[in-house]
Amino acid sequence: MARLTPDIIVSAAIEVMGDVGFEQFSVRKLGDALDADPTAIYRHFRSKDELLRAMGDRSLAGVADDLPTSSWRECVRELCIRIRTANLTHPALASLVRGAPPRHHNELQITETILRQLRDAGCDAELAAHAYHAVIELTIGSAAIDATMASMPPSDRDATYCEWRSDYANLDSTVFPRSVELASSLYPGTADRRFEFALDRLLDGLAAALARSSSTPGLTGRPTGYRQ
Amino acid sequence: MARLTPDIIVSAAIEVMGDVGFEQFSVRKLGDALDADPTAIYRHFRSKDELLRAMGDRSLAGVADDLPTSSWRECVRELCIRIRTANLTHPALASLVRGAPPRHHNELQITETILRQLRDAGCDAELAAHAYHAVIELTIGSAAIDATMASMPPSDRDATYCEWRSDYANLDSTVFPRSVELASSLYPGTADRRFEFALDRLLDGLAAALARSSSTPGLTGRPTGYRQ
DNA sequence: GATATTTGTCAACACTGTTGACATCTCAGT
DNA sequence: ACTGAGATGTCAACAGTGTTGACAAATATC
Repeated sequence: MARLTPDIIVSAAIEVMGDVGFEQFSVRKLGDALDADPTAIYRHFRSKDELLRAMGDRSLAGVADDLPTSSWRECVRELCIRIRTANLTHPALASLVRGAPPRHHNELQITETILRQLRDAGCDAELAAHAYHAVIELTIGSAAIDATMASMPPSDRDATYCEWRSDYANLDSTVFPRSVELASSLYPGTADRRFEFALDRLLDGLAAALARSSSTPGLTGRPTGYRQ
Repeated sequence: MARLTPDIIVSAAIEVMGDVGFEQFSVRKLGDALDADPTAIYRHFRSKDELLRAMGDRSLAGVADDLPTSSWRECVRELCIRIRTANLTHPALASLVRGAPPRHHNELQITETILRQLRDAGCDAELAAHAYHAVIELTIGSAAIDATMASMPPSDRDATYCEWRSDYANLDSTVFPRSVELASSLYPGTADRRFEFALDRLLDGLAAALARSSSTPGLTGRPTGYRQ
């Protein structure tokens, strides 16, 4: 009779998920890995979904530690990149792309960090909330999209990208001229770099909005004096 | 013996999916709706995955028609909003958030449209490709995140948002001061508006990058002369 | 040490996607 | 119009899934 705890289960679950992949991950396989009856897991988690959420939060451990303090941009940027990395190393989190808000500790820590940075930078409540949602949606969404690719070995991945490019190149160039023309430029660099580009442009836009709102309060948002 | 075609199957599948939701959608239920044996579907689609992709593409029909011609920004913006709407009305597409590139007709049309707009606006190949990936990742990702919420009736949805806000408000304010402070501002307006804000800020950033690259070619990207 | 609660085990239910064998239908070639 | 061939619908079955309820063993509480 093996003694189980949520922590032990989550650790084993993450390992199993790493071995067999998200699609093949099942409660029964987890039971085997734990040398316990699969249904014992239901004494610690109400459902597989709840377990997945816990796995997701676990993989975010430490993601908000020791962030750069130079500027809100650098801090938020680094945090988003770390969230993405965590998501991609542990594809469990891909399943976190289900409309639920952060409830677990690490998730809450992320929210708190971003909101604090934005507020301290001078965002009013409305802009801070909007900006928070914006960076999170891009980060989580991008990670979800890239998760399947990230879970394959680098060689396969490059081969797949290559294949996709040649698919585009072989399209009918009278119907899809730009796609054909730009085929070799698509899926440029690594997925990480593409994400960083998108994130940087979004942060550019947010910084501009912040600058606008603090110079002409009331136009883009409410005044920045926010002492309560 | 009912006569099936891919079109008929996809139509019925979208209806069934609308009724029972993504999670509960199954080949057997689709068979019932078609008054045919469930396995007959496998004569027209290699797998359930392939069917889901086809459903996704179907729901994107017409999404690239009659777009505004005033500017590349307006065009791309409107297109992204339509993609999102299509995604949310037919949550089938939420499943499209699997690392595969566009292959179906409507998907290709979207890629072509965005690339054309960016190229015509003066983006070089590299910037166009990056910008394309950026807006698509935000759009698809955001839709995937909001899909579950969008699939519930508006009253439930508002109730859920309200509940989330009060969850934040009830956090320990010594540990999560900003989250508590901003609780009432979180999940502001509709999810659509939040997306539009994020998209607009990203487009701001992309427009700035484009302006930079055309004034000082070679810094952000290659020169803009791209006749072949 | 007896009692109550938690936790692991087992069998089972109601599903799922998918396959192979068989039957039936549609249609081209004569 | 007949025939053979290929496409398509049907059926039974496989291997797997998440989850539940009844029972037993372990642990904690008094």
